[in-house]
Amino acid sequence: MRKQPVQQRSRDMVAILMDAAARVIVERGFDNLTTNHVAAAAGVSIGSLYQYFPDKDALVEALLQRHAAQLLVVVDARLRDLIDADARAITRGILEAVFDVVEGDPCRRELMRHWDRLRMRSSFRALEQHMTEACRLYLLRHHDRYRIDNLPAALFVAINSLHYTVAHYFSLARPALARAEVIRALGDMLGAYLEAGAQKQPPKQKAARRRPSATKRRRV
Amino acid sequence: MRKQPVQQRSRDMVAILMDAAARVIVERGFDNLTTNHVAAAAGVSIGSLYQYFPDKDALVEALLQRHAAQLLVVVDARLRDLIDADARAITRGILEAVFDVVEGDPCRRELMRHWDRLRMRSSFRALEQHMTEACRLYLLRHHDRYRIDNLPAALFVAINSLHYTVAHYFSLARPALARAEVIRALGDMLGAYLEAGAQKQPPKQKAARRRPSATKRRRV
DNA sequence: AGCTATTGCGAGCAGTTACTCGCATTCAAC
DNA sequence: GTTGAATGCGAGTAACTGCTCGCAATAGCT
Repeated sequence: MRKQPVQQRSRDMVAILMDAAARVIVERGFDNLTTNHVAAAAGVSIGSLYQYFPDKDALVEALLQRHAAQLLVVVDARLRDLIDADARAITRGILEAVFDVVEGDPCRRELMRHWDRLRMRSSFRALEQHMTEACRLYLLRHHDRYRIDNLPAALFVAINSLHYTVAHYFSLARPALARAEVIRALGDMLGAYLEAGAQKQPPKQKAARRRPSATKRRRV
Repeated sequence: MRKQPVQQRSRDMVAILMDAAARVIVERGFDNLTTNHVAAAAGVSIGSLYQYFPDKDALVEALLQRHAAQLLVVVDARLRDLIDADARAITRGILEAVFDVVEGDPCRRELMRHWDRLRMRSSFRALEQHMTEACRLYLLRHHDRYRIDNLPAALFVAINSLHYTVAHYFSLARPALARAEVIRALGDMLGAYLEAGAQKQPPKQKAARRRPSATKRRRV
């Protein structure tokens, strides 16, 4: 923010500009987001835009921060509810929440499509870091259930698989799969992966033979 | 190709231009690949470039096609060798091959980093389609070993998880993980996922009770 | 009303981009 | 050697980009 808005009209201006930016992203795509377009969409001069945002990046960052914050709140709430559920259930629960939030706003949808280009922005980095940390805490909390031999690698693979598969799903104009199918498959995959780690190294019990995970599944 | 090269020097020109394009991609990054840079790097006029490539996209497409073809050959060979291995082994084998090919050429590495932007190009679409099809055939061939209830969803999740996790790994300047760790984790994840499908529904045994949906699962 | 800081304006700049077109050079066939 | 086609050239164009700066309008205060 280049200048602190002190009067009401300038505070309105900031809101108008950010809303216009969101509209431009929806209508013309993130690739065609230009400051001139934003100013025009806002019915405002280009000079006014630069009065409150030092450059284009700052505008994008402000938008991102807003959306990341909303996503974080929802994901965190779901995470608390499901902190003791099994991996399959918690994955599904969080994905449901993410899909709800992202599908609720076409701008978020478009931003999600460009996850790879935005992930290095500070607000998205924070979001991703937060999610990775949450995932790590979940696994450590249930270290008796899931024995991961290489936690960093498992986290890397799991988080990236989730993020990008979902991001790519949103980028599809006419997806061949229903949202529920993707969520179910991702939940199954992560569940199987983490539980398999548990199988390979059962905690001090008699060695499980073929299907020990069935008895352990606790469903919320 | 705007004009068919009939003389030797024009055939050389095409090769020089493509090599120069690869060099520009390596030195300045895919984002800064411009036709002017390519012509300059080739020590050739910009007009000559447009004599053989109708536009910038055609040049990029030509490069992509070359690299995709090389990748395809290697992956296919590895696939044939491992067609009867288990999911974990075949995943690892193919990933090893992909890493070898991509790491062998910095240009391929840079292209891989921008997988998301290139995936919609025809040559990469063909590559991805081919891999998906290979994966489908593998699962159908071993349908007695792996019972996947929703094959399209499983393929979508598996392929995207692989592609993007690997692509993202390549985009890291200083990866915190060794290549072998990522390959191992991805192999474990896919192996566990596919084998879990088999476990949940052992062929012609007494039906499992939990999860009534198990009876509905069909779909090869 | 008068005054000052805040806010708003938009033509235009400097830089980049993909791409063109008229002309010069080279090749190959005769 | 002449000729016509193939090849090569690069200054230049048009469109777009992010962004500036001098000036006008307005708000809030006395």
